Amino acid sequence: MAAKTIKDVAARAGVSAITVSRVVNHSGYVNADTRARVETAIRELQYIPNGVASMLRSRQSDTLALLLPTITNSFWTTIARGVEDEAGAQGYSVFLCNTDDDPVKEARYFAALTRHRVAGIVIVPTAGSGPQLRQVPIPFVQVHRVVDGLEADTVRADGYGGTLAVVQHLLGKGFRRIGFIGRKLVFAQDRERLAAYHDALAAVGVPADPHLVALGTHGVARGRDLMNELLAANPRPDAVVIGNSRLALGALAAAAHAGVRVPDDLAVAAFYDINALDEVAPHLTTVAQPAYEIGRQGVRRLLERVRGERADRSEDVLENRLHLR
Amino acid sequence: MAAKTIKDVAARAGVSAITVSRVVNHSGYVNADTRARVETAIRELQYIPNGVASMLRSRQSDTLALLLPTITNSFWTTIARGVEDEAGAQGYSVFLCNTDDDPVKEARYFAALTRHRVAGIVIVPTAGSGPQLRQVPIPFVQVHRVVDGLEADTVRADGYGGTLAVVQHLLGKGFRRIGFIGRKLVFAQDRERLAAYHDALAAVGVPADPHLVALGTHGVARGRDLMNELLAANPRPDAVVIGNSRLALGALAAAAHAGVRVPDDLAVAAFYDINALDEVAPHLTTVAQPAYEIGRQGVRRLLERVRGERADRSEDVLENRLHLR
DNA sequence: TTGAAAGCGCTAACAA
DNA sequence: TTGTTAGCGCTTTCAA
Repeated sequence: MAAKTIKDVAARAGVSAITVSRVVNHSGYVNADTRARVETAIRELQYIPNGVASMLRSRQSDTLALLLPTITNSFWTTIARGVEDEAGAQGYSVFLCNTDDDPVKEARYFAALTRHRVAGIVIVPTAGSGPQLRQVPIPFVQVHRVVDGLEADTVRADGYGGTLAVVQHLLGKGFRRIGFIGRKLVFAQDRERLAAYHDALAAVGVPADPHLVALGTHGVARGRDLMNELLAANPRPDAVVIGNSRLALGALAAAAHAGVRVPDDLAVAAFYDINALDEVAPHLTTVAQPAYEIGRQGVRRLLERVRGERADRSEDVLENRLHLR
Repeated sequence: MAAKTIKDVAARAGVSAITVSRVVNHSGYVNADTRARVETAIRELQYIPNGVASMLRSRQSDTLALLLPTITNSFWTTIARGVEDEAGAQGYSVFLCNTDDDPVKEARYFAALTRHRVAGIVIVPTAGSGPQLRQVPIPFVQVHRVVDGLEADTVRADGYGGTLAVVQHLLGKGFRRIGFIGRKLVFAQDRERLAAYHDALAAVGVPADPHLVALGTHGVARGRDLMNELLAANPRPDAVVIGNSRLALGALAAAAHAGVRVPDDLAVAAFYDINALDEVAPHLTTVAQPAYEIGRQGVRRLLERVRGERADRSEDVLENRLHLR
C-alpha cells in the first residue's frame, strides 16, 4: 500500500503539514490559492488522512458504538438504523456490537471499545449489565431498557402509557377478564407495564386476579407456555395483553391449538416489534414502540453529552404508535 | 478521565515503558517477578492500553469490518454472527456496517473504514458496488454474492447444487410444470440458480417454458406479483421453486388469494433465509444456505490474506442444508 | 495567513 | 531479560 502521508501532500503542494491539516479539516485560515494547491496535491496523490494518527493526537474520535442484545431481531436492528442515520448525519461512524444478552460478551465489548477510545456508546443493557455499566469510562446513553438506579441519560418508549391505553381499550370493548403475558420484572420498563395494567383495571373497579398474569422469559416457545397457563384460569380470560411479538406468536399458536379462536373467543393485544406478526395475525390491536426514533434520540443525547453541552441527566420517554382494533 | 498511560504504569512498577508493553502484549521475554510487578501496577492504576496509539505505531489493527446490505433481515445478521464469532475467536473486533444496498452509503463506509485503517473487510456486495470495490485499498473478501470478474477471495453457498437438488426432487415426485421465481440476474449466483433449473429440466427431457420463469426484485409484494404471473401460465405450474423467503411469503399469499392450495394444487420449494417462513408454511421443501458458516469462513479467508498467508485467490462454495418434503 | 517545534501513547529496532 | 532511542502521522501550541 505505502499509504501517502500528510508530509507527502505538503511537499507536493509546497506547504507545511499543518496547512494540509487545515485544509483537510476545514479548520483555521487558509488562503484560497493555497487551499486549491493542497487539494490538487491530495487528489493527485490519492491521499487518505490517517484517522488513527489524528485521533491519537487530537484525542477526538468520530466513532460511536451501539450495543444490542441481539442483531437477529428486527426490533433491535430498527433501533440500529435510527442510530446509524443520526450518527451519520452528525459525521460519526457507528460500531455495531452484538452482546447476545450476555454480560460477559458485553464486558468484552466495553473493553475493546475503551481501548479503541470511541467517543460514546449507545447501550441497550442486558439483565446482568448493571454493575459493569457503572465502570464504563466512556460517555454512554441507555436506550429502550433502563437499569435501576443508574445515573445515565435514558431514552425509552412509554411502557406505562402504551399498556394503559391498550387495557383501557379492551375494557371499553366490554372485556373484564383481561390477562397479561410479559417478561419477568427485570427492567423498570417491565414493572411500569404491569403497573399500568393493574392501574387500568383498578380504575374501573375490576379486581386483579393473579391467575391472569403470566411472566416468563422471551421466545415463541415461552409464549406458548404462558398462554396455556392463562387458559387454565377459571373463568378463562376473555382478552389478553402480550408484552412482545415473539411471545404473541407463541401465545397465538397455543390458543389455536386449544381451539380458542382469536378474536371471537379471545381478544389479543400485543406489543409489536417484528413484522412476522403481520403475516400470522394482521388484525391484532398493537402497540408499536418507536424503535427508529429511540435510536435517533439516543444518538442526539449521547452527542450532547460527548460535546459537554449538558450536565444534568436527560430522560426521554417517547410515545408509542397504537393500533386499536 | 485523565486516562493512565503506559509511562504511569512503568514508573509505578519501576521498569521501562517497553517492558510494560511486553507484559500487556505477551510479547518478548519478561521475568516472572517483573511481570508480576507490572501486572500489579496495571491493576492499581486501572490502566487501559490506548489501542489507538498502539495501532498507529505498530501499523496493526485488531478490527475488521462487515458490510451488509440490510441489517433488518435475519439472513444477513446470521452471517454477522458467524463473522463476529470467528473474528472474536481470533482476537478481532468487528465493525458492522449497513449499506442498505446503496452504493453511495457503501462508498461512505469504504472511506470511513480506510481512514480508520481497519485490518480487513468482509463484504456482501450490492448491485452497484463492482467498480468501487476495485479501488478499496484494504484486504477484503466478498461473501454470499459474487461480483463478476472481481479478483477477490470469495465465500458463497452452492446455488447451482441447491437448485439442482430441489428441482430433481420435484421431478422425482412427478411434477413436470415446474416454475421458477427468483431475483433478476444481477450476481453470478442468480445465473447459476437459473442454469441449474434449466439443466435439471433438460436432463429429463422436460422442455423449458419461459412463462414459467418470473424474475424480479425482492420483497413480499414482488413475490405476490411474480406468483400471479406464473399462475396465469397455461397450463398452470404444478410446482414452483422460489429464490428467497420474502418472495415465498408473497407467493404463498398470492396462491392462497387465488384459491390455489399448497401443497395440494401446487408444490412449493423455497430458499430459506428468515424464520417467518416457519410460521406461515412449516412444511415446505427448503434450501437453507449456511449463513453462519459463510460468515465464519469469510473471516478465516480474510485473516489468511491479512496475515499474508496466501497469495492465490480462494473460492469457497459451501453446501446448503436441504429439507426435501 | 502560515509555519516550526513538540508530543499524543505506544512499539520497532537496536543495544546492553 | 531489560532498556534506550526514535518515530508512527497527525494536531496543538506558540511564534512569525
